[in-house]
Amino acid sequence: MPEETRQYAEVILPLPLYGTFTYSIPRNLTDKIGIGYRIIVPFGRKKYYTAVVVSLTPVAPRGFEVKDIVSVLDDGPILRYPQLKLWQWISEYYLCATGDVYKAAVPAGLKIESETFIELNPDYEETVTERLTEREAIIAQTLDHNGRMPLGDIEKRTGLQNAETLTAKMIEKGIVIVSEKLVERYRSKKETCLRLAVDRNDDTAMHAAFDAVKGAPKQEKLLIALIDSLNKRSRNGECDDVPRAALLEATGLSSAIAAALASKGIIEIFTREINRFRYLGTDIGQLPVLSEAQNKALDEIHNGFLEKDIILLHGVTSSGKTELYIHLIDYVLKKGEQTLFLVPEIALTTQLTRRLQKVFGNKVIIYHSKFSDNERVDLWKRILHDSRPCVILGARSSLFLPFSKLGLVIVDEEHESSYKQFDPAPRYNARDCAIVLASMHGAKTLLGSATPSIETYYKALNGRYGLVTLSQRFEGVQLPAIKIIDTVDERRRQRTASGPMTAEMGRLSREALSRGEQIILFHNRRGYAPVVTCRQCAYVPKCQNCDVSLTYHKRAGEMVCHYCGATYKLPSICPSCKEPAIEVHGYGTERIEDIADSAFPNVKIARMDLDTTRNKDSYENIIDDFSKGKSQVLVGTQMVTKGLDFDKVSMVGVLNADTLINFPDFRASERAFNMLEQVAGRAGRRNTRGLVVIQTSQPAHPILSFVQSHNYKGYYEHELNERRRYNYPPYTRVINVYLKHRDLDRLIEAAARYGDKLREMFGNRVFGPDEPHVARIQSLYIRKIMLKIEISASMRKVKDLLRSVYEEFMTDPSLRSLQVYYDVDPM
DNA sequence: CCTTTATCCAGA
DNA sequence: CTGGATAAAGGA
Repeated sequence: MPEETRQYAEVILPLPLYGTFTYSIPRNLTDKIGIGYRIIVPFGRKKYYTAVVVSLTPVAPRGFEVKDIVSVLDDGPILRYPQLKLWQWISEYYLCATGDVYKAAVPAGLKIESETFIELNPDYEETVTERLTEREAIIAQTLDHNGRMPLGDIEKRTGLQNAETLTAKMIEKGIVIVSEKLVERYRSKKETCLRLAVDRNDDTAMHAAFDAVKGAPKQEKLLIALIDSLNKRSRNGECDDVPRAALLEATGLSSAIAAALASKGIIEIFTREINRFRYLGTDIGQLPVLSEAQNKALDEIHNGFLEKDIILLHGVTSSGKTELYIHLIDYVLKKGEQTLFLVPEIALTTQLTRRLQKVFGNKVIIYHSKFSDNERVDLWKRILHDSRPCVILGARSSLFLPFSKLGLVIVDEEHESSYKQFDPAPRYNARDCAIVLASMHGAKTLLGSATPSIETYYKALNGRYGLVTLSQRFEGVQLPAIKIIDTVDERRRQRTASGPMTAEMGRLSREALSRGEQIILFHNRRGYAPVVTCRQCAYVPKCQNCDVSLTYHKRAGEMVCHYCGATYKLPSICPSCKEPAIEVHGYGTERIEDIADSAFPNVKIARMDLDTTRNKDSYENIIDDFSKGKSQVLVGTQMVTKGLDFDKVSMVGVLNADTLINFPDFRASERAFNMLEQVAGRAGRRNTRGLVVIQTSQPAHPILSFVQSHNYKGYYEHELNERRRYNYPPYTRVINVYLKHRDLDRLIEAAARYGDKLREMFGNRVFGPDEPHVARIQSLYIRKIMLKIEISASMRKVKDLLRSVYEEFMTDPSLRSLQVYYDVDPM
């Protein structure tokens, strides 16, 4: 492209704004910029952001004043084809801004933002007429002490409330001055290395060097060690220097010795940026040996990929899907291509990492949100610059990594709802995006599940996807027996108020434990007690911002809103009737843990839920301890149900299946079936037949009988019928419209109008507006409108219409401060 | 009447 | 998302 034609750059900003923005390229930067580069641009009155260039154009835009690009951050694109195309697709399909996708896709460390700094104005002098107030003086003093500091830190440092507004005043008066400074949050990791300053092959120079260290035995020792290690490296074709720390440790010498050698001009000490990305091991092992059934399935997959790009692998739990994945990954690696291996939960990466590493060594790369920002940046760079074949194991966000030669995408547990992002936009389903990503790369997609989602199975049966079934359990492991306990009946018979665990479940647990086996207790509620109430007046404390009652967390000693995370003190007297009659009811995992602790003496209980897995390695620790037998009972939320393999678990208890079954939306049965089947998959490994004990007050619920007989097909037929009858996916596509407003009356009116407008276009495909289960979150009232669009309809047209409705409403001044967003294919 | 707080709007 | 502008609600 001739230089004079690239004068303007279209960019995406990391903000929830639709469309791209145009900046002019200063002459000195024209040959330093390109598509996929990060640049710093001013946006708004003060701020600077890291934008990504999507196109270059010679055409000057009109209608606004174009600003200049401040700087170019990269000397090469940080994205690879077709990443931008994928962002575009996601923003169109899920009806969100490309800026939202950009924000989710790129690690924060690669997005520098400006921060406001303030400092004392040296020219300001206090006059008699204008004296500093007491609080202003405090701020002035702090600034005097610390020099230039971030505006946000003032409040923390001085302890004054409203420090920000106070400083704003001081800016006006000219006491302090402001500046915007770019804050790079990414810190590269540096390593100090040593190399020879003389040529190793030059004998006379080497002799001179050894002469120089004569009489200094330690220096001589280090020099020899360095030369040794360099020789070893050059044989392996590695670089011609050695990390200082490693060499010093190996020789037991101090850095002063290295410094002495350097001052004699024999070696050089220098620092180099290194990648934080850690290689996890190098020993490469054998591929697992497949059973006859697995071999057959593998052949079917290979053959299937000749015709279809997407295959569903329906394999019952413990049928050895992972071994198949490993063979496929190996095949793809040998072709010199990359594999993306998606899992729904970070917890799953722990166990899979080890299995993959045993075979692929350092070709295994892990990526998920528990990695620090710096680590994520390093990993991004590694994948960007190193296109050697590898397998990337990660949660949904790893979809956005800069793959170069993607050959295969594996989506394990494809039915999992955690593949769908719900809260901040983009509200994407990583499973569906993975399929699109793969097709953009010309790669294949393998969806794996023991309980495929209705949509996926439907597509597989209709030939859209290939279907490979693995129905034989590995090494003849039997499917677990399912025992259903009717809690109502039990309670009647026991006559005493029993806890969350029926006597029967307690007995079976003790039996298993006494045989030296482990048990898992699954309960889908975290915290200690989900209900707090006053015995006198039935008062229930609620979150101030959400329409939600609070859950008592005993360990933290507070009540928590599970929607916004706000915490409150547990009142000792009722705020309503002033009686000391506050009680907690119901059971969460914390309380189950306590109950298990007293019910099973001399047994160690572990708990895995959101609250115990806040740190990066906490998953690993809990899972590790449990699989090593350091704990015998694992209490947990749905986290414990997903694909974890423990050899000694013989029994799984589901304390309350009612909460799974009675969810008021069209996916409730599907979720319940999946979850119970998954739970069942945890019980019973190689030699013992497992037992799953399910407590419920509705033992006759149809889902339970399908679970009891492990009848996926039966469940599928049953569920598909329901979906057909009520016009739900896979027969339609669901799009939810969420409307939020601070003012309830305004919201109701706006939602009604929005509904009417949609009905004009989509007629009886529109349902609502309705009040969602939680009708207010974070001080915003919420209404929901549901659209069910026939699968045959043109999605492009539908989305265009939805966009136009959105735009019309957003520009209507009578609907100001109404928030609207779409949730496409909700889970 | 001035100060604090809420709400709206544009941004290239 | 963020800052600046503007309007509306509190306060001496």
